[in-house]
Amino acid sequence: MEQYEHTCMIRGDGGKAIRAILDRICDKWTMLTVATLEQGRMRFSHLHQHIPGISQRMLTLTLRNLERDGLVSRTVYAEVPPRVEYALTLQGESLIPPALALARWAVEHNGEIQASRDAYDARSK
Amino acid sequence: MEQYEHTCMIRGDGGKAIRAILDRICDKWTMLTVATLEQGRMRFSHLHQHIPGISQRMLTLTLRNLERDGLVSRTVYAEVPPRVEYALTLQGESLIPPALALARWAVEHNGEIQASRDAYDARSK
DNA sequence: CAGAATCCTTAGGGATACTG
DNA sequence: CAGTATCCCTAAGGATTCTG
Repeated sequence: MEQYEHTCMIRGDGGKAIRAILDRICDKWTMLTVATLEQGRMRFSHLHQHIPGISQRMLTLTLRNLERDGLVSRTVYAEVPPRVEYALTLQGESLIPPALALARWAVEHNGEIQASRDAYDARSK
Repeated sequence: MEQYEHTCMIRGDGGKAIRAILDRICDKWTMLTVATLEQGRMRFSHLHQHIPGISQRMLTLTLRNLERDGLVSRTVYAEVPPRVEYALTLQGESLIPPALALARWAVEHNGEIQASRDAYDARSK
C-alpha cells in the first residue's frame, strides 16, 4: 500500500474536515447562492427571485449556513417593512475563483459528458 | 434588474444543464473516488478499502455514474476470481485541476470557517 | 471478487400556514 | 418583507443477503 500513501489534497487528512467543507460548499443551493451574490449585495426577496427553483425554506437555511461559515454577511435595516441585505464577505469572494474553475470545467465538458451518457444508455438498453 | 442580467457562469444557461453536472461532480463520494483514482488504476476492492466510510453499494453506484459520464473506464479481466479495474479517462483527469483548486480553497480556509462557526454558535447559544 | 437485489431507516426538502 | 413552524413525502443511502 506504500504507493497510495501520498494521498492527494482532496482526501486531505482522512477526508474528515475537508470533506465536510466540500460537502457544504458543493451543495446545490450554496453554489447558486454564492454565484448569485457575486453580482452584489441583494435582499432576501431578490435572491429568491433570482435563484430559479429554490424554496423559501432552503434559501433561508442556505443563507444561515453561509453566514455561520463567515462567507456571507447579513444586514438588517430597522425599517418597516423590514429590509435585510446579504452580501459576500471577503472570505466568500475568495471562493469565487475556484468555484468558477469548476463551473468552467462543467461548461466545457458538458457536451462530451452528455454524449457519453447517451452512448452508455443506448448500449445498455 | 438590468444589472443582474450578466449572470455568472455557475448559473450558466438557467442553471439547468451545468447545475446537473455540478451536482454530480460535487457529490460527496464522486469527489473522493476521483481523487483516489488519481493515484492510478485500481480494482474494486482496493477502492473500497481506500475510500474511508463508503459502502459497497455507493461505490458501485458512483463508479457506474462516472463510467456513464465517460470520466472513468472499467476493465474486466476474464479470470477467476474476477478482476475489475477502474481508471480515470482523459476526461476524468481533466477534472483534477479544478477539483484541486476547490480542495485547496477548503484547506486554506478551514481554520477561518471553523472559527466563524464557533463564534456564531457561541453567539446564538 | 465484484457486484445485484432487497429491506429499512433517516433526512433532505417542498408546500403551506402563521408571525414580528 | 423576511422569516419561523409544521406537516409530509420522497429518495439517498446503510446493512445484509444472494450470485456468476
